[in-house]
Amino acid sequence: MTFRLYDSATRGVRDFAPLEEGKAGLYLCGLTVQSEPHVGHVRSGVDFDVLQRWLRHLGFEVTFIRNVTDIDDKILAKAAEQGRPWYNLAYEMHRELDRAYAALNVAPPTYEPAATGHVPEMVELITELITRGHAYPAEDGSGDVYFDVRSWPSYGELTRQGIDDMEAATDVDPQMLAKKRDPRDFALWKGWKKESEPETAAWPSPWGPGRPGWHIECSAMAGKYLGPAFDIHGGGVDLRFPHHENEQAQSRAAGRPFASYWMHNAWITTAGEKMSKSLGNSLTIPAVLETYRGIELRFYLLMAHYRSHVEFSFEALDEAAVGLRRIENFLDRAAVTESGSLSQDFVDAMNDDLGTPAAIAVLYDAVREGNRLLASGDDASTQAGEVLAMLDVLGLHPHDPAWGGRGGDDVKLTAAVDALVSGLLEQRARARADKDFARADAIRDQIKSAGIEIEDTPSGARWTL
RNA sequence: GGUGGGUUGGCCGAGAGGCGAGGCAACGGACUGCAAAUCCGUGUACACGGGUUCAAAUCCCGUACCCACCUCCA
Repeated sequence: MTFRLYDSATRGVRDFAPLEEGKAGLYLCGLTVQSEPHVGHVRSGVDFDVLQRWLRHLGFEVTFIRNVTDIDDKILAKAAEQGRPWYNLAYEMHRELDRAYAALNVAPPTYEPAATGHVPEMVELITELITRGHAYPAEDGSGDVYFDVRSWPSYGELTRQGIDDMEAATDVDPQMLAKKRDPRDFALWKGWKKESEPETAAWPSPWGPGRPGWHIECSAMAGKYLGPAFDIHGGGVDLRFPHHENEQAQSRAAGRPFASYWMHNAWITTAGEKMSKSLGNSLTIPAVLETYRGIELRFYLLMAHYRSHVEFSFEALDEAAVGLRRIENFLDRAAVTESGSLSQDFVDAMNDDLGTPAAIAVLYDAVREGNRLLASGDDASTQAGEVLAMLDVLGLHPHDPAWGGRGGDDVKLTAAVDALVSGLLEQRARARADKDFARADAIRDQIKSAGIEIEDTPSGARWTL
């Protein structure tokens, strides 16, 4: 079976056929760096990371571009609120996002372009659109440039919407409406508003100083780094319209074929609500990582298929953490560090539109089989190697340096604790040999009160945090 | 109004015409001095009402409820 991917443009699973044999070009709409990233924000990053890893595993040479939107209305508004320069806010939040991705073992993309660094490319694209008659500068001298939706007959093709079926744009600002030929026309370029916007947020252009509209950056950057046509474009479902629809319209109207496949991940909600609206801070990545390890959060996210809506709950995250621990325990006991090969079932699951839940089921099967062998004193290195290989593809390899030691533990600290605990374990072993179980249990309780679990195995006691 | 998605056992979560994904929890058993860990066993779940079929959680029709997008949103 070859790799099959659900394409939201055609609303069906299709065999992945790259434009160029052996190569895959990916573009993911990254975040607008305006606040600390929360669990929902990070899902597209994790899902695309898995996609990227899987394509590499399949032998593709992957070029993965994930942008950062570092200038927009919200950033400007928030920075003004906080009384600091917008670029300072954007840069700080960008670093915060980098930390979040790193904590979840989301590998850096091939390149992470920022909107502000690509104004010339956007100006070039807008100029091309004006030349072709698909865009026009507003006549009021504001310096705004709009995409002419009516001039592009296939506008709406990505989301299967007819222009006239769309709800009338609720642009409350009648001034804004007056500038547009059609209410659905969207801004490619926003003229600088001297009275309310800092000069630092304006770049020179043929239409006067201003800043880019939201959609144009992705078209410009995807074009620059992946070429006029590329393989997969992704983002959250909410981006399908208007963002992706507009990206596609403006790119195609400029003569660029654009993406072959559209991949959209579903939402993560809390209490049935979008995360942005509810509990803005408790689900922020730094906050979650105070209680959970990054590997646990990542595992939790991958237990659901990327196209399935997830109702976030700490109970479910706890369950995932417990399940993951079982896998890690097996690996510890099998004492194997070499990755083996992937089973066909796992490969099939991943090839079927990145079926991570099915893939994880295969993984658990291997763990159970391995444990069974271990229990009967047999060698389980084949299973352990298989498990490691599977975890590796999912970005969950426990020994990955990304987790900082063993899944987040500190190596030196582990050694120190080991030295202390093993002394106590010796005393306990002696007590047990003397059948002084009261004393043996007292030692165990003492160790346990420090948060360390003891388990007796045929080869002696071992401890885990 | 338009477009798309959803409703699966105590919980999480796959599947998408026949053979009970998987995980967590629970209960029983094995192992253990007792535990822990591990293994074995135990569940007749697919919103509701019709229909198609030898066979439907999966297809069709209808109903209910939920959600997303159409405005900044991962």
